[in-house]
Amino acid sequence: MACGHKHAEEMLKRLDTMPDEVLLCEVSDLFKVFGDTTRMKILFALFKSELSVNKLSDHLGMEQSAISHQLKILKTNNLVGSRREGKTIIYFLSDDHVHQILAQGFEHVLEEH
Amino acid sequence: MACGHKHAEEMLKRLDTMPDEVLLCEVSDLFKVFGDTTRMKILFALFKSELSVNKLSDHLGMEQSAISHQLKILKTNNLVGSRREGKTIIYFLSDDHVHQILAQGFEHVLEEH
DNA sequence: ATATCATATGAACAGATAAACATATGAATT
DNA sequence: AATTCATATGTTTATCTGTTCATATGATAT
Repeated sequence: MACGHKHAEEMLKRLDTMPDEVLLCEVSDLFKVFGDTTRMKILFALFKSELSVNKLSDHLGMEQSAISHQLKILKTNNLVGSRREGKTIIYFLSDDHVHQILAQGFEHVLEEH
Repeated sequence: MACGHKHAEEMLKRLDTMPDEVLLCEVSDLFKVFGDTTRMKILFALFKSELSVNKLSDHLGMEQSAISHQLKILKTNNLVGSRREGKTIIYFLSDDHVHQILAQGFEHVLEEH
């Protein structure tokens, strides 16, 4: 199967009832996480390479606290992972879905000139 | 090209600078639109078939005004289109991106059990 | 032309959310 | 064991967002 989204797409097309309220909330909650400029900047920064909190903070010119708060949200939603390296914590994009979702949003916006 | 997102995905992979601030905002604004339960319900309802405002309102058990407000946001962001039919206005999903973005989000959530 | 019906819009309110500031945590190094 | 340094967390505040209520619009049908 060439495309990662094919499975869910087929599934959606066969839906004849509104999906479960809980599932709907989970999906919209996921998109909500992408719907903030700071988090989007973090994701784009991590797109290129994994980074520590401090480097993210420097890179985006924002308070370390603000970055940490947003990283927590990203991590809770499994969009980033982290590991310790010496005294610092390194964050990275967690899986291929993030790439695909970002790419899709990117493309939609670009097509509107 | 089999997959609609390939182009943007390749593009993302080649990025060596943070995208334009404006573009970042546009992308996160797009996801913000998906990040609300009511709008998600509307999109899922329209996924199956186009509907008038009243039918959407009945279907979701919400005030007509609330639905109209959200439809405006969806339309502004080119996620739905509309046409007049007699006295009513019919709304429908506007393009294939919506399907793909929804499918991607759906799939991400499903994979987390 | 007027009345009617569906939809859109404006304003007000309540709840959610992100940033800043201050402070706590906790692993690593000494 | 104590200290240090990076990161995390709690709290407050300002802003944003969605809903409701009331009303406006505007095309259709009489």
